[in-house]
Amino acid sequence: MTRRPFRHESEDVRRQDLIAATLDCIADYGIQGATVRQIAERAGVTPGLIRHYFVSKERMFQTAYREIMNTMFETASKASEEHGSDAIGRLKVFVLANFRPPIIDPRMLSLWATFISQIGVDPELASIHREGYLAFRDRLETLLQDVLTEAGRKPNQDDCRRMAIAINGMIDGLWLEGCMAGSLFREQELGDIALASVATLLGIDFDKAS
Amino acid sequence: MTRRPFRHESEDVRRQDLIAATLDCIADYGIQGATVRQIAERAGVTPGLIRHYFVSKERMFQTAYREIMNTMFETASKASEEHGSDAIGRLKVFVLANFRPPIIDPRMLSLWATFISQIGVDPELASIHREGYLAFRDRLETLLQDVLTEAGRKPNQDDCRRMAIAINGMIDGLWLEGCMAGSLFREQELGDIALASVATLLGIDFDKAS
DNA sequence: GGTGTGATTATACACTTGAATAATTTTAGG
DNA sequence: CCTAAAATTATTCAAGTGTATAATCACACC
Repeated sequence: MTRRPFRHESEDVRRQDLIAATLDCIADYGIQGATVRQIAERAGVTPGLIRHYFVSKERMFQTAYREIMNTMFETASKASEEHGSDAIGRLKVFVLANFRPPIIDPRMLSLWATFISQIGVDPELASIHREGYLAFRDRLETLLQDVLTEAGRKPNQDDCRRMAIAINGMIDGLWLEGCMAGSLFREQELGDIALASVATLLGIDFDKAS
Repeated sequence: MTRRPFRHESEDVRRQDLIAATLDCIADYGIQGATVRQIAERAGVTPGLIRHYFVSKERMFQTAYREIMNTMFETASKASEEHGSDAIGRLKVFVLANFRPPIIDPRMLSLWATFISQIGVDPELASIHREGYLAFRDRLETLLQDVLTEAGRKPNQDDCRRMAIAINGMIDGLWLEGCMAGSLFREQELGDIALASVATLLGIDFDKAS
């Protein structure tokens, strides 16, 4: 009876592997299927090791949720930053990024819904969500301000907040449906609808964007 | 050792009780906590009885999800039907109903997210969701058509669909945030934002409603 | 007011769960 | 090369899981 061979890994790599395995398991088998044993197997490791890196399963899930929220925010955020100087173009790219992979993805929805569903059980997840939501909304609000300023309009503080809330809500809702039932919509249809709606809400025209 | 006393109940009542207990457990303890034993205890019944009414836990969950979707749809739908004859008023009431209890409710979000999170595990849940989503959206689309017709505009079929998708998305997204982090918003703020946005998207004025 | 039917309980089973602990292997530093 | 520390595995534990089956109680009907 020989013991399974193994390698020492740096803490960073191991933690990252374990979190990735956690997300894989949740996406594939639901939270019931994301057991310590399943996760360990997926990570190519024995169950005991998990306890060596995370004081509890609960903490590991929190870390995993933070990573998901970060991915979603950063993807859209990076897209807009890389775009260039005109505000209207940045907003356009920011909105559209939410309707393309990796953000639009049944797997993403699965993960997101799982963590949301656990908010009642683990309140820390609510706090993580709020952080991510506000980061996203603040970024959006800034983009809106820039667009309105660029258009020569004087952006009212409160109006911007309300518009950001509404647009953020619409993006979330359309994203949900796109992940869940992409086949109900034509290619790029949700992105187009989102863009057109944002244009109407702001009273702008995205065709002017570069 | 005396046996626990019990009452015979009609099938309808018992099934309803069991579904209610299922939803309670899911909302309070998450899907992991919604065990056959927990649910039975909550319903004041022994675990074995559950198998007498549902061939499996999976089937019971499907039935429970159908009920949730129905409650949400019917609540908003009934509100608009009871309102009266002017289309713009019916739309207003329909939209606002989504931002008041029982639809806005952390418990509702918990349940909804739980079932969504299980879509990957049990595809039947996806079908149930789609049914509920389309029912809601169709109702909304009809209301939009009525409003535009009432306003003397010729409602284009495709435009109505796209507006319904966008508005439905926005309602969903704002509903989500309202359930999750109601404290981030002032009383009625989300309903007001939703209403104002719908007005802008349709180019109408809700102040004209009765 | 018995009595038969089936709703309900009780018990058992085979398995899985998260966690704790002890035993070992790897790896870095002298 | 040795050695010590730390990463990783192996084993164990008590509790909980969904489901199956048999015993029994409640109630409708004659």
